[in-house]
Amino acid sequence: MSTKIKPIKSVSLVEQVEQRILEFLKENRFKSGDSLPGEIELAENLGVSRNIVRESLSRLRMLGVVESKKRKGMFIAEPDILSGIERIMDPDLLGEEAMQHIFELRLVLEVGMSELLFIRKKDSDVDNLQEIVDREANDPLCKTDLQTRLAYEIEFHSYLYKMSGNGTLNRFQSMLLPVFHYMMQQESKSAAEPKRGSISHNDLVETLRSGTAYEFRENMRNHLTPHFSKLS
Amino acid sequence: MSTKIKPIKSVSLVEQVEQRILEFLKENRFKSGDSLPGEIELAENLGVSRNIVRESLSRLRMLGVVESKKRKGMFIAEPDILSGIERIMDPDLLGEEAMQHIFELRLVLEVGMSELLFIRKKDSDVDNLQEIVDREANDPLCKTDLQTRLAYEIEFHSYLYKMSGNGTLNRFQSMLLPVFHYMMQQESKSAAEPKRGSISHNDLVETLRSGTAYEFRENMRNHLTPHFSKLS
DNA sequence: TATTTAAATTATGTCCTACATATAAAATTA
DNA sequence: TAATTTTATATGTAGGACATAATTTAAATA
Repeated sequence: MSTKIKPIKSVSLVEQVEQRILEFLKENRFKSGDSLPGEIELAENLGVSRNIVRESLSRLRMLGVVESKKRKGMFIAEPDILSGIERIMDPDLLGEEAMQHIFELRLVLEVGMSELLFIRKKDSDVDNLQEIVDREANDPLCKTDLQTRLAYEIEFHSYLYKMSGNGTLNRFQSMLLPVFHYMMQQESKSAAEPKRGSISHNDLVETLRSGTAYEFRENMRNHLTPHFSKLS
Repeated sequence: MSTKIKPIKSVSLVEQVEQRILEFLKENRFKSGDSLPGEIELAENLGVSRNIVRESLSRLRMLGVVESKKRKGMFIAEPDILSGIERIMDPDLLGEEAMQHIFELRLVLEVGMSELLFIRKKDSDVDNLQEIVDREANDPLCKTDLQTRLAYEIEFHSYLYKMSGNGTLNRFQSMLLPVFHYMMQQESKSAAEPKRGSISHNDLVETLRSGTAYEFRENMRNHLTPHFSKLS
């Protein structure tokens, strides 16, 4: 018997319409603030029901491509590349592989970020980092409580992203946080004694203050060694 | 006169339902493959119309959180954190600031990626890279045609991501590509003569073959110098 | 006339009902 | 038992109706 006939298209109408609208926006060079045709007009022109158009627009709205006001209609808004990720970045939803990838991504980002930090760091930033480190050093709980230690770890590294001066990068990290947190807790469970790299947070601050981007990069790599050594 | 009364919430029903469903999935520890309640049942339980539920599910479907088969109903699918980004990663849709951020992200990734490369590189990978470089060196068009040069540039760097062994990272880069391409063309226009770092692709391959992750990192940083020097 | 108030307009937001379609499962037939 | 047809069911699509909010226009009032 011959092989199954090819299914022409099993793409839902909603997806098709979504693509067509996106194409329409690109082709016509729609700019932020421009207003779109109304839902009924779109539906008529596309030859589909208003329901389909609405579902498509709903997706585009979620991605931040369009916004809608009650009587004004819909208009273009600069899309937010992260708004989609935001909703699903959750250890309870992601699979093991995805989480592993994301964890690795963190390591890549923090080592690679050095250059941006040295281009954009301000003295006040370094001072604030120092404050975090001091607070960590003087907190007695830090020796006994894993959660406390994790909290400082995250606070410190989060601040680095903020210093990068790249808002997208910063937001990215803040939504990757739950995954980091989860993975680090897993690590802590498997290895009873939390391994630490030979480079401390304090060392990193010092490098940031009076070192070079090159030194900071290597120190950060060193600081993250325990995580890297888990990879295969 | 007193200040305006606070608006309780102007979040659309669709968004609320989307959140509630996501919460529902998390709370009940839904796992990949589990089947969801039907649309009508969800609508009844949530006290909203089926339309609203459908719009919400449509968004979740786009994010890869759920999939739907005709008679089977809907079931959980491991969410794809990148599927949202994919659709809107387009220079024609993004703003200047977002593109700048994404371009910086590329620099960060490629410098930070070194460690992964050395953990996962195979000899065949290095050979393939070498082949790309050789092809580039022997292509006469490379001296005259900007597009050709760009194509090789992208082919080379794209392969590095593939070598990282991190599928998420690799896909990420492939969808960031249009932005890279756009930005690099902009750079080429502004600076008539395309600046190049002192480290060539060939040097990078050599480092990859017989050097260390540390050396590769610094060489990559050097290779990207012309891009970094544009930052502020 | 100028200002305030009210009504009509208009697009999105929500709800409802009906039917199409695909397909897993049950019933039927060979 | 195995192949086939039927049936049941959940998603997919359509179209109409009304709600809601915000803008414009018209009316009313000072």
